[in-house]
Amino acid sequence: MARPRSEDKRQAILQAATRLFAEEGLNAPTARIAKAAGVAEGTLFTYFASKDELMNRLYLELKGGLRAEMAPAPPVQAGLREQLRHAWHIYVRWGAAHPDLRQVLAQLGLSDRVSEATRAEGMQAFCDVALLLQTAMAQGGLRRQPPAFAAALMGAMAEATMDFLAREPAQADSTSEAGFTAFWNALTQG
Amino acid sequence: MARPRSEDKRQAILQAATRLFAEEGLNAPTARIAKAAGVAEGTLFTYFASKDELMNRLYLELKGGLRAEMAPAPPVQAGLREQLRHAWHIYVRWGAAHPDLRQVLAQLGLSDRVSEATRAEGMQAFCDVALLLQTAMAQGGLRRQPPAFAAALMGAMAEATMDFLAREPAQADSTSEAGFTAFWNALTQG
Amino acid sequence: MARPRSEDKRQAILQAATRLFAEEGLNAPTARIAKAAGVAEGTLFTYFASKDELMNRLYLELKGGLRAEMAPAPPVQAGLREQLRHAWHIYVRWGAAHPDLRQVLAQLGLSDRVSEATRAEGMQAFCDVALLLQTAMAQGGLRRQPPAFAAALMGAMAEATMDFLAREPAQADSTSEAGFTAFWNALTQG
Amino acid sequence: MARPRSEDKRQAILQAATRLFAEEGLNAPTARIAKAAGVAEGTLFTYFASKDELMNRLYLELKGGLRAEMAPAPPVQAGLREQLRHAWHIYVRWGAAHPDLRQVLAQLGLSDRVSEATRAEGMQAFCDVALLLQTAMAQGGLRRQPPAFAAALMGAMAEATMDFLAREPAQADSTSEAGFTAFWNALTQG
DNA sequence: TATGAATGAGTATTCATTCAT
DNA sequence: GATGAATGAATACTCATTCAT
Repeated sequence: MARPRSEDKRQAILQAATRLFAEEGLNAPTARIAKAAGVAEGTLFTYFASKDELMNRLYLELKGGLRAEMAPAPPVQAGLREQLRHAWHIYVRWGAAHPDLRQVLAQLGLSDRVSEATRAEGMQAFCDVALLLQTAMAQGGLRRQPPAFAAALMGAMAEATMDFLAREPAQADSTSEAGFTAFWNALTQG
Repeated sequence: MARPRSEDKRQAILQAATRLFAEEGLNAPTARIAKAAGVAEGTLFTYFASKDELMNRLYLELKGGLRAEMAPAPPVQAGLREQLRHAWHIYVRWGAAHPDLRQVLAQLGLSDRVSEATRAEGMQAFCDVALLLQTAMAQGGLRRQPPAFAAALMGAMAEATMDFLAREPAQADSTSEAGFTAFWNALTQG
Repeated sequence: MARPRSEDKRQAILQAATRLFAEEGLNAPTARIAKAAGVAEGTLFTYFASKDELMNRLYLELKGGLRAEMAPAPPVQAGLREQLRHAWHIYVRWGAAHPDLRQVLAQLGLSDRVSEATRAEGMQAFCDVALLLQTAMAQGGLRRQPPAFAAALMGAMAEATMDFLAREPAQADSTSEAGFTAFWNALTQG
Repeated sequence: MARPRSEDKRQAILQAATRLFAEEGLNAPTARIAKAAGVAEGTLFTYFASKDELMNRLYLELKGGLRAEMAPAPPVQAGLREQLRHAWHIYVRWGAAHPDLRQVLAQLGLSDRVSEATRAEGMQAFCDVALLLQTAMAQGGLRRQPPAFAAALMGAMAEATMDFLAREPAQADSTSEAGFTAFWNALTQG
């Protein structure tokens, strides 16, 4: 029954793509990605029909990885603030721990080669966080804005925070905390 | 090469670059930029030594344009909040009015073809705003963070706000105001 | 490799090749041919050692199919003209009825991937017609030309006739007849 | 004013294409064509926007060359048969003298990469011959067929004749004459 | 200075064929 | 025998930059 398609190789290609996209940008040639993954040029295209598909899959893979980190949510009784704080710190720590993944995810997010559908699918994984945000913003100055606004602010502020973490890793925890406080205030203050 | 003759042509190239970068991304070919500017392919390179230089110059040009909009600052006696509010609204309105410029500026800001030096130079123009921010954050939860953190937050939050303005232009003013309130709270609340 | 197992599969591959060559030209990939035949990519190569061999076999298969149509020859006493007329109409009708086979046969006939040997073998099947031609041309203006010349003329004129049949199928019979008359005149007139 | 586009290079590319198409078929790579023409790979594309355009232009160029040979038509008073005979011999001799051009023209004529428009344009050059054919067929067995039928027959029969010329060049004149007689009989006999 | 033809390295993708399963 | 994953050479076309005019 012929060799089955190897999940190992698929992962190797995705990892190689991540590394090369981080190092050289999204223009990194598929030939080099394949080589870095230890497969032949043509093999890449048995796993991903085109470079675009590779990019879309990688986007989902990275989003999924981040999502997985968030899996062990805090006890529900922890209160709204605590739950959001938990999500924030995981997000920020993930970005600090994996600057390459973060960078590639950001690049992919901006590229028009990642489809609307892929973005939507990537978003879905975070609907529980979206729900928390919606509740939290209900009383503050943002109460008249669409829920997605809060999500956008959270993303933007967390990214800005990570940029600073990167520069001074020593004070990672306090910076992340400061960022969250700012975000919480933005979200909930009148 | 001495200063090129015609400032008009230089501007035409920069404008054509802006349009094409907006329409096709930073990969837009220099040949098409030149054509759109009404000059010959080779002429572009008498005004800008390379595509990279064109991109760096364009970055500064766009930042400068935004800066110019902010020029007529409000009376100093207006108070800190009012002055920042003024800057915020101008920034957000500029982005809403010129989505193409905003998009190109964002793309350039992320490209590694725009040098650190260029970025720094672009930042300088906004040192007065930076000063306001520094004062405003001195009392809030961000007081221990570097001043650039506040600037980064402002940029990130304003961009997120503009994204929403773009979707529902009817409520531009209230959305912008909500964004500013969120930002001010982030900046100044304990 | 001994004789491959399944004659069914061999035929399926030949038919799939015919269809795909007709639809996409001789560049149709073997992978797609295999898929259309309902076998695996590699299986194709257990039935035909290479794409070239597939093409050569298909050429003979198609020629053979045409030959088979001509099998029930008219009674010998029918006279020379009538016998040739019979062959002509069968040929032309076959082309009209199977435009895809005709097209593929023509493409293969022009391709240098079909060997001289294959062509010769394909020709042999029509030696009885060749004999008729030889007799018919013995008295006309072509009497000094090699017999193959008459065969070439017949093929060329019949093909041209079929092209016209294709455009106006309503008058198929009269067009075919006109073509034959022209051919007969070419062959036998002084 | 920069170097002007060089007609020499254009011709060199067309000739190189002719040679390589004759030697290797229409799949001959553009890179090799360029090299054979003595220009850089990319240069080919400043003269022809794509391989398809190169093929279409070459088709017209070859048709035009053949047409040019026919230019010095015989005196009109020569009579119908003589005029057609003149055209026939020029055509056949051209094919015999330039087997490569003939082969390439035939390949291009069959390729679907040569557009309908190009074919039509190529046909136009021969409208005077078409007129002769129309007159000649008016009385014979083909009188009810469309004029293009006669043209198709002429083309097909001339091509078949050239194939035989190629094999026995010694009797070129008599073979060509025999071919014409056959054609004339096909066209005009009842 | 302005022009645009010339260059050739660089890129995504295809495909006949092989071979491990 | 049958399968289909693996291979890597091959291909049309692009583009920043140079330089002859």
